This record gives sequence, C-alpha cells and structure tokens, in this order.
Amino acid sequence: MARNKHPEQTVQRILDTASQLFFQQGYGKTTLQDIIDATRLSKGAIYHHFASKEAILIAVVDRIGDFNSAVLAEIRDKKGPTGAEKLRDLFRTSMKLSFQGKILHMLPFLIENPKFMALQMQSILGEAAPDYVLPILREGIADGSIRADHPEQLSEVLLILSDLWLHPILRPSTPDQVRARCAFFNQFTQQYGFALLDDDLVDAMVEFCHS
Amino acid sequence: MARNKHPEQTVQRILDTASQLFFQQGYGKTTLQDIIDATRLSKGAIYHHFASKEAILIAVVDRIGDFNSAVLAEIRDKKGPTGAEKLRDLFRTSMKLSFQGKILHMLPFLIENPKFMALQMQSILGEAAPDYVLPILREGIADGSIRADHPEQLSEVLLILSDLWLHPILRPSTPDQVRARCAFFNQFTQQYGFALLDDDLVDAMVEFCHS
DNA sequence: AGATACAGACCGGCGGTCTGTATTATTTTA
DNA sequence: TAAAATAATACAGACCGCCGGTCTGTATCT
Repeated sequence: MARNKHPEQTVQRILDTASQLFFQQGYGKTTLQDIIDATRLSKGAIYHHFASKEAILIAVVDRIGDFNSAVLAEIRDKKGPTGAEKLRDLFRTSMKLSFQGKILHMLPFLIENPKFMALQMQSILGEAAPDYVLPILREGIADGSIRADHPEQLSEVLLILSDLWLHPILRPSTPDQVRARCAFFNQFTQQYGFALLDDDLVDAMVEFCHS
Repeated sequence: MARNKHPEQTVQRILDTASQLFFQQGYGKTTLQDIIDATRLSKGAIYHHFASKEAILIAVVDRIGDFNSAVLAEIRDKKGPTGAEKLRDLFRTSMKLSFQGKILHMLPFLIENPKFMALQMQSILGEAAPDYVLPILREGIADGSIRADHPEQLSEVLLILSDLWLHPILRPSTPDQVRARCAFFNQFTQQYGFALLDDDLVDAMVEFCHS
C-alpha cells in the first residue's frame, strides 16, 4: 500500500492504537515497535504522519482534551439550571466520563513525562478552573445558589481535591474510605451553600473501586 | 583502583552526583554516561553498587525521604507546644526546607516517572498524612487547640492543598496570587480553629517566586 | 510529472551485561 | 603465629540488544 486515498484513517488508527497502549502500559514502556505491530503499519508510515513519539502523545492528549472541553462547555452554557445545579452536573459528568477512560483527567498521571505532569496541572489550573468552573461559580453567586467570597481560589481547590484526592483512580480504596472522603468533601462545599456529590455518584465511585 | 577500602564513599559519591543531575536535568535526560563522567567512575563500578539506573533514583529519593522524616518526627515529638503550634511549625519547616531543595516534596514531580508520581502521592497520603499530620491533629483536638470531626480526611486535604496547590514551586505566580491563596487556605483552616500560615511564611513564599 | 503515502534498511546512543583484573579479607597450613 | 593459598570484593571497560529517529526507495494518487 502506498498513497492511501484516506490518510486521515491511518492517522486515527495510529492515535487509537497509541492511546490504548499508553493507557495500558504507560508511555515510556510503549515502544514504537508495539505501535507498528498493533497497527500493522511501518515505521515510515508513522513517522510520515508524526514527527516523533512524543508528538503522538501530544496528539492523543489533545484529542481527549478537545472532547473533554466540548462536554464541559455544553454543561456550562446550558440555559435553565442554577449555578449549583450546573456545578453538580459538571463534576458528575466529568467523574463518570473518567470512569470510562474518556477524559483527560488522569491520563498524564499514567504517562511518565514531566512536561505532561505540568500539562495536567496546567489543564486543571489554567483551563478547567478558569474556563468552566469559575464561570459557573460566578453564575451561582449571581443566582443565589452559591455563596463564595473568593471564587477564583475556590474553583481551583474544588478541582484539585476532586481530581487528586477524591478521584478513586489514583489509589485503591475501600468503600468506607470513598464514602468518608465524599462526606468530607460535601461538608466542605456545604459552607458555600452547595453539595456536589449525590448518593448516585458516590455509589458509582465505590463501584469503580471494586472493578 | 580495585577493591577500595571505603566503598561507602563511592556509593555516596554516586548518590550525590546523581541527585544533582536528576535535579538539574531530570531523570530521563540524565544518562548513565553523564553519571560516569561526573563521578569519574566506570560503568562497572556503578552497576556493582546499583542494580539499575532506576535503583539509583530510588536510593536518592529514599535518602531525602529519610532526612525529611527525621525532621518531621522531631517536630511531632516535641514536648510543650500545642497541636496547633506543632502543625504550624511542621508546615513552616516543611515549606522552608523545600525552598532549599532539601526535602522530598516536589522531587518526583521533577522526575519523569509514573511510579514516582504514585510514590509521591503515596509519600503524602501513605506516610506524611497518617504518621505526622494526623497525630498532631489528634493532639490538637485533645488539647483544645484544634476542632475537627474527621481528622483523617483533614490531614490528607491539608497536605494535598499545601503541596500541590499552595506550594509555589509548581507554577510561576504573582505575589498577589500567592497571598490570595494563602488567605484562602488560612480561612479554610480557620474553621478548624487554627491558621497555618503566618505573615513571615507568606513573605517567604512570595520571595521564593521572585528568585 | 510531481506530490503524497507509505515500506524498511540503517544509525547512534542508551541501559544493561559480561569478563577480566587488582586489591583486600579470610582461611589453611606448616 | 606467620606465611601461603583461596575467596571475596571493588572496580574497569568491551560488548550487546533494543530504542527512537533518519534516510532512501517505491507505488499510487492528483
């Protein structure tokens, strides 16, 4: 095969395969030969579409990030719900998507690269917090469903805690531990007039730990 | 040179050199040849004392961790101060030591390895929180200087926030941002009856960002 | 006739191994 | 008990397989 009529399919095949391998065995342990074997392409084909192994990683992360952003933006821009309701929706959706491996969230943690650890923090603190959580917080303050003196800081803390502490993907946890953390988190947000985690979501988190 | 009388010195030389190189250029970009050149040892010498490159990293991290633990334990076991005072002392000391690069804290972030990201979280959530912060919290609850219903969760949240959100090493920040975060953090801890960050420490954090 | 989409031989450098050697520690022997 | 024999240690450095990346060649499209 030379001069494929639909090179976009080849790119997507590489991305799909690489994304799966990076998730399964990490970026560092995934060799180019693995990708070659899995895609049944040649080294030349891959390096024709991507400048380096790292470029593949960036493309994978970007693709998930785009999907992520679209989902979050849709929730943020809904008409109707209060700020508190939107926030609940956002955290719920985000958590559930990450359970299906469909979200940026924890990817960089599974991938061993300092740039991407920084990129993860940047994604949380430089994009998710100011672009999605903060507007909703402000909206909630305006409509009275949320009380907060310092929404900028609160938006960051909410994300840090939910992504790095609450999220059960990072460490094996017993159901009791998950529930205790969720209760503490809800108690924390309660002082701002809202609770983020309903019983359904807590149950989903518990179940995710078991599987 | 063969059969050195003081092999311990050789081990320390490797550890010192590697630690410096890992800090400067990261683990991944530091090649064994770099260590060989800097130590003026041979590959055989290094692999005689360490099983792998990763084993050197583990030894480096362990050595810093041991130093770290010793410092924290000393504060925890002091007689005299209240729980709240000890907690302030612990966060202050820990923060100041990390400014000097003398503490485990952020090392794994600078080193690109998934195991060591996990190891960092483990060090925070599996050791620092239960072994040092939690006992002090309990002590503070007993002596009345701290009010907390769920000290286990609180100990983890305090460390997560201070290490991953408050700590200015992770992202460049303006003095205003640092001060705003510190104020938010103090307001957060205030509901448990204590404030962790005094003006001195906040100033030190601001200054650290500038240099 | 280019330009594009591959194929695959090839390369330098990496982490890691293996064998060799000098020095020290330990045991044996007279 | 002291010297000789043996074993164990602390290196040195050639060597190896594999990895990411390059380069040249070729078939198929526009």
